[in-house]
Amino acid sequence: MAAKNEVRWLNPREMKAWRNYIIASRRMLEALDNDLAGFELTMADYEVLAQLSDAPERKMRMSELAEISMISKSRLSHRMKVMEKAGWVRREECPSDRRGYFAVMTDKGFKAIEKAAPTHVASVRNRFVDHLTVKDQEELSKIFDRVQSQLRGQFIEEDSSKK
Amino acid sequence: MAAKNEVRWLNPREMKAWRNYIIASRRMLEALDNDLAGFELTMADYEVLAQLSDAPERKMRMSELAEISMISKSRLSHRMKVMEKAGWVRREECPSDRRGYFAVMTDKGFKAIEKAAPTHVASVRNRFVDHLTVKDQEELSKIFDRVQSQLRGQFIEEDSSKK
DNA sequence: AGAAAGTAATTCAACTTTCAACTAATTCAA
DNA sequence: TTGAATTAGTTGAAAGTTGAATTACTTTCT
Repeated sequence: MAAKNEVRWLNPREMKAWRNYIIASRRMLEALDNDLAGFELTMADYEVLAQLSDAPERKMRMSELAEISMISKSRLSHRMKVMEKAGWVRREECPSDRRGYFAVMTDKGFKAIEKAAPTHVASVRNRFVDHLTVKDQEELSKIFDRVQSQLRGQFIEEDSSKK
Repeated sequence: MAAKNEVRWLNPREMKAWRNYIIASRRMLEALDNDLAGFELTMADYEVLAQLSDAPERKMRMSELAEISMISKSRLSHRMKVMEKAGWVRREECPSDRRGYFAVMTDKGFKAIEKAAPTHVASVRNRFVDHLTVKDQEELSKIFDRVQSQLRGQFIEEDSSKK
């Protein structure tokens, strides 16, 4: 069948939404990273420490920490080495599964993130949240809920009708 | 003065908007990169090539290309070396300013991006744009316009009232 | 004109991230 | 119960990124 595999290019409105979103996002993330730089932290490291500080006993299995921080296990391993050197975390063997380790936040690590948190929150407000009305907030939540939930499904190129 | 420099933590609604946005965005970008991987392209390289293909004569000064692609000059230099090896671009001296170079897209490069573009657009629709109503699109454009325009101003930690 | 300042682009060194391979422990299944 | 498959986590090398230093021009100023 001659199924038309025409490309549905973005119309101007769609293009504007997409590019405004993508460009502003990148610039904002950059700004947030800059705002954190004074604490020797990147957003990724901040996220790891924040997750860890929320865990019971500020302690979490490596895999789980990697998972909820949305970084690879390998990357977490490497970062942990750095943060361990900084004295922010340490590793602890898991008694019930001897392959496993806990990432444990030290007091020094907790103090470090406690110190960075107010600035970071202020920065998130400044750069983003405070520009949103309540309605915007609700709308964004809905939109990105939708985006995320549809993300699981693998995308498969639609033009299997070549020729 | 004892100006209370209390931290305005995010309330649950704000937190939800922020995290939904940031998490869905990261996952979506990851998916978009995966969708491009079959063409040996990352989003960043795609952006560079797309910008170049839109330029008059598919040719642009290095600095300008770096600027509009939102990557550093240094990074562009490195990527250009890789893309040059792939035969997608070449460098050309600028006759009027002998410090300068043009990045020029080759026919092969043009074909490469022409081939990737339909999939990429489909992917952007699939992962994002098609989940937005027209109203969503307009709302997003407005929000991120606002976000971006307020970004220029340097963020300065608000608690200069220490002691 | 000639020195100083500025600009375009690349390179270097340090650092980060990814990818694939690896070790070691655990689970599963016959 | 043993051995195949899976899982937890690390490692090392390669690739990518960054920012400062460098090179080679151009502009500006006097």
